[in-house]
Amino acid sequence: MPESARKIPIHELTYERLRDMVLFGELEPGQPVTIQGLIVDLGAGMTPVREAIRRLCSQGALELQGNRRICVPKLTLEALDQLAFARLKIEPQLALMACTRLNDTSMISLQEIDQRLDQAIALDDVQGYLMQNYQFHFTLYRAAAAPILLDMAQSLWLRFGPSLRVVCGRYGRGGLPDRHHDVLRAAREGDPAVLAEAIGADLLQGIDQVRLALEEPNA
Amino acid sequence: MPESARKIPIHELTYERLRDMVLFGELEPGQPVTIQGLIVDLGAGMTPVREAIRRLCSQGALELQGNRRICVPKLTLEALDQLAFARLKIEPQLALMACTRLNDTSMISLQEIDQRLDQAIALDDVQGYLMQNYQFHFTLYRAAAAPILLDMAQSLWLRFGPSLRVVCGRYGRGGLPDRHHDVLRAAREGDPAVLAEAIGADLLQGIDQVRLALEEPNA
DNA sequence: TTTTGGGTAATTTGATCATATTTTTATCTA
DNA sequence: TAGATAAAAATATGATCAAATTACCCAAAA
Repeated sequence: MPESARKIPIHELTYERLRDMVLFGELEPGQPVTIQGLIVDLGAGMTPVREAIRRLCSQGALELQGNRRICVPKLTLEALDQLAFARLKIEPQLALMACTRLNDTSMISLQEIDQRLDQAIALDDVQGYLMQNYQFHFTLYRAAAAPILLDMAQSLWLRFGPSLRVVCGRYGRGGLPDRHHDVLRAAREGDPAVLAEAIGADLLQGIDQVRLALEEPNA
Repeated sequence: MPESARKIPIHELTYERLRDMVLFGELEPGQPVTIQGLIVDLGAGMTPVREAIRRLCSQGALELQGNRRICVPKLTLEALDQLAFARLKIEPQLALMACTRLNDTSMISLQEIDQRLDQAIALDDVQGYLMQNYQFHFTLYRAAAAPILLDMAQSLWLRFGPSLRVVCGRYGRGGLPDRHHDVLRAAREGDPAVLAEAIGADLLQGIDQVRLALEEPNA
């Protein structure tokens, strides 16, 4: 067994696994999440599962409903407005800070992720699209070396993720302009303000899609 | 025993207790926090303590140091810059949204809190000042009915709290203009933009105080 | 003799699990 | 429909194991 594997505690692995399930749409909004169920599904003990759930609750990825039941929160229009406001303030700033710190390695990473993202779109692979889209944004954001803002962005994505999945699954994403190419171009040219603006435009596109879905009569 | 008391689980009480210890400066930046110690100090079992710690870690109130030790994070200048940016975006917005929703009851609450705050200042009661200052801001923010932005503000205060305590203890807060009266006036007049501006000015004052302390050679 | 360095033992602390208790939900009868 | 009962799930404790830190001792060098 490799050294690195034994170092990571089970509660951490459980957290990461459960977080990804929320982030990439394995759990639908409104879906109940039980401790016992996760113990069986993830093959973990009770303590690690409970700790993972507590962490995700305090990040807004899961929700405690008074009677000690837990579920994936459903996005309301009010919640979406708050998310939109916060994301449009925090994430362009992360992009701005990242811009001057991007080196060749991270630029190549971004381009590779963007290619895989295009592939996922071509194959109608919704989960792949969500994963690569996440990687694209957070590979950029991590370059900003701003852990507090990064944490905030992470929490915002955890609240947004499940709904994005539902929307993508329902409408696909045909016909929408590809904002990531604008982002990549601005990153190559090293213009922080333009890059921040491009990220803002990309976010707005996703937010508007979700808003459209929420405003529909059938939910 | 009243019905309401028995309903709240121990892990929740433990979380609130520990959160307040961070928020109101009972724990200093850099101070180690041990599970065993909290079990003794708070008289709780292991599971509730562990869960409370996990929640606070994911809010940035506590920090895991590689070797599975936990401590109250020390604020760096870089972290302060990120906190300043985020607070100045989120909290004035909460004030703005709260402005039109303030009713007589919450206005009276705010004025009472402000009085207790002045008392605490007069008595050089640092902990009292911190508690009333927190209540003042969050009584206002809660009126915004924006739980996501409120969560974000809560996390930002948890990261900021311990350092504010150190600063207040060291320098007091003599001679600084009282921004809360501006806030109250704007709230009474019901002008959202002015209220948001006043909150921003208040935040900036606290942030600048902490920055001054951090920039000093002796730490 | 005092000090420093290395290494081992003892202690402390964290991680995980098994289990008991309490609460909530579901079911079944009257 | 209401109340009682059974089942399921969450809460909380304590025990056990593993890892890390601290304390301590002895030898070697100044």
